[in-house]
Amino acid sequence: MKAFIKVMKALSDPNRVKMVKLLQRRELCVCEMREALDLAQSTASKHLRVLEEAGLVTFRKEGLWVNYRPADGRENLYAASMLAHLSDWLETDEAVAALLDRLPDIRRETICGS
Amino acid sequence: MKAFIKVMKALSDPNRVKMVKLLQRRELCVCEMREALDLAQSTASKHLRVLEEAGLVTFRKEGLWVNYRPADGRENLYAASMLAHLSDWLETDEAVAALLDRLPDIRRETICGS
DNA sequence: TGAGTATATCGTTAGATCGGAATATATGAA
DNA sequence: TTCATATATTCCGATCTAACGATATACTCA
Repeated sequence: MKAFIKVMKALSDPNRVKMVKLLQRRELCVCEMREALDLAQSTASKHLRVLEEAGLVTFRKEGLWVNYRPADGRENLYAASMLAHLSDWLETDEAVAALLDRLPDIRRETICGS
Repeated sequence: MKAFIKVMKALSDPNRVKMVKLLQRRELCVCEMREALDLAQSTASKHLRVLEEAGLVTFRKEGLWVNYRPADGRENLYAASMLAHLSDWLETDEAVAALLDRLPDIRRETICGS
């Protein structure tokens, strides 16, 4: 039950859902997330931690950057199932579509080292 | 997005998840829920309302009783999908299993008119 | 070593949520 | 209509959540 609740809670926030949708397109670092969603850096970081603790995303460190991506879901049935659904769901949601449209313009090279 | 978030929020509370699991066994009225989950009547009623507004459950009135059951999900893709999953999920969860075991003993005749 | 940068954590505040008690509403019976 | 009962709603306190700014940590490079 605990694992299930964690996944539901993690997906109960629009910004975190958008994060998942973004990560299903490509790996992103925290500052790219921050830019895409217009959040404070600490807020973006915390959201990603919640998603990670729910088993929805994972990350790999690459120098200073921490690159997040969807988890493969081998350790969490519920997370895996929700990730599979989210590949299709919300594709036509207005806010999500706009976000995904802007994604090509979100590049760490032009955002982070500013 | 709004409909999706509503479903996720509704399923973010263990008591509400248990309610869904119970209703997937059989129709129950509010006082049976109250008894099964050991909640105040107002709390049970409120939780059922949240589930109903998310499209997860529906109800029919029968005299004084309000009988809740899972929604068929025709108006909410997300609710329908989660209900389908919840038919299988959490069956081995300790608390849920104990609850479902006790379900045959929860009868409105011996609870409500006390 | 020290400076610079990306990320994580801490502290705080406003708003949401869950719980129960008390009250209001609705239905059926007398 | 009046009473009894099941449910819904309101009110309030306690806890949780999301947001930000400020600070700490981690890593790279000079």
